[in-house]
Amino acid sequence: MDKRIKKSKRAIEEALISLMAENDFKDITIHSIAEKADVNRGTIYLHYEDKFDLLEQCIEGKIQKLLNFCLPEGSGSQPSKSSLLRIFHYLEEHSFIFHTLLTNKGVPTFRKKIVTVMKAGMKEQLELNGVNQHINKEILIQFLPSATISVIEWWIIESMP
Amino acid sequence: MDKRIKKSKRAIEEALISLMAENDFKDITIHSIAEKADVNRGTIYLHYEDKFDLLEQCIEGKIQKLLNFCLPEGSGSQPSKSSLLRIFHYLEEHSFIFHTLLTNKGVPTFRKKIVTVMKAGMKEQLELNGVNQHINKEILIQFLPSATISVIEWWIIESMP
DNA sequence: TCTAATCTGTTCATTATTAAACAAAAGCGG
DNA sequence: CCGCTTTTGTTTAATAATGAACAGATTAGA
Repeated sequence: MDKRIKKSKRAIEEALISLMAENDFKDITIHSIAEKADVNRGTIYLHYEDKFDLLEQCIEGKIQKLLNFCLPEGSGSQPSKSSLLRIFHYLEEHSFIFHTLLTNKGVPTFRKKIVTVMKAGMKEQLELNGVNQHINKEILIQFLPSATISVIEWWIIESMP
Repeated sequence: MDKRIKKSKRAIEEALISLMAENDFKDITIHSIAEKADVNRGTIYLHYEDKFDLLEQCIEGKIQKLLNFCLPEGSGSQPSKSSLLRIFHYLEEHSFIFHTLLTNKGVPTFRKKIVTVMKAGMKEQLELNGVNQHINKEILIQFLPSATISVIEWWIIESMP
C-alpha cells in the first residue's frame, strides 16, 4: 500500500485513540481528530465514511493485528497454552490502546467484537482437537469467550499484575 | 508552508540525527536516511541537494529554533542573565540533538556555526549596552564565544548537572 | 583485478494530500 | 426562540510524494 496512505491512517487512528483516552467518543469531532493527527480534514473523509466508520475500522484493525501476532499461521492453530500467554503479552505491550477501547463510555462495540471473534476461534479449536468431547461444545462456545473477555477486561482495567 | 513538506522534512532530519547518534556522518547514506524516515528516496532530493546540504539545513534549523526560542523579539535583546538561563534550559530539553551534533565525528561544522552566531549576537549586545567600555571590545568578541561554547560543549557532553 | 551489489541522482506518470471554499446541519448562549 | 459559532460533508485546482525505472559511480569481496 502507498506509504502516504499508511501514514495518514496511522496518524488518524492514533489521534482517535488518544482523544478517546480523554473524552467520550460522542464528544469527539472529526475536526479535533484532524487537528490532533496533523492531517487535513478532507483526508479523513478520503479513507473513512464518518467517525463511526473510523472507529469501526480502527477496532477491526487492532483485533486483526492482535490475532495475526498471537496466532501465526506457521504453527497451525497451536494449543491454547502458549497462544494465550502470547495474547497477554501483546495486550500488556499495547495496554494503552486496549484499555482505552475497553473503557471509553459509549463504545460497547469493542467488547462485542472480541467476543464474536473468540467464539469463532474457539469453535475452530474445539473441532480440531477432539478434547473435552464429554462436555457439550455448544455450551462451552457460548460461555468461554464471555468469561475469558471478562477476565481480560478486569486484568487490563486494573492495570495488570 | 504545506503540511506535507513540514512532515517530510521533519521526518528526514529526525532520521539523520538519529543515525548520526550511532554512525559517523560519512558512513550515513541517503538510502538509510530515507529508510529510517519512512520516506521515498526521491523525496529527499526534492528538498535537499545531497546529504551535506541536508546536514547544513538541519543544523541551520536547529540553531534558528534555539535562537527564536531563547531570544524572543518581544523583550528586545534582553540582558544576558535570563537569556543565558533560557538557553541552558533549551539545551537540556533538546540535549539529544545537540549532543549528537556536537560529538559526531567528522562534523566540526556545528561548533563553528554556533561560534559564528554567538560572535554576531555578542557584538550587537556590546554595542547596545555601553557596558565594559574600559575593555577592548574586539578582544572580548573574539574570546567570549569560543569560551562559552567550550563550556556548553563540556556541559552537554558530560550530560549536564 | 573482476564481479556483484549497493548507492546516487534523475526522470516519469500516477496518486494522495493539501488549502480554500461552500452550503447545510448541529450546538450554544443570551 | 434567534443569532452566532462550530462542525460536517463535499468540491475544486494545485502541489507534493510515491513507486518504478534508469545509467553511472562507488564499494566490497572473491
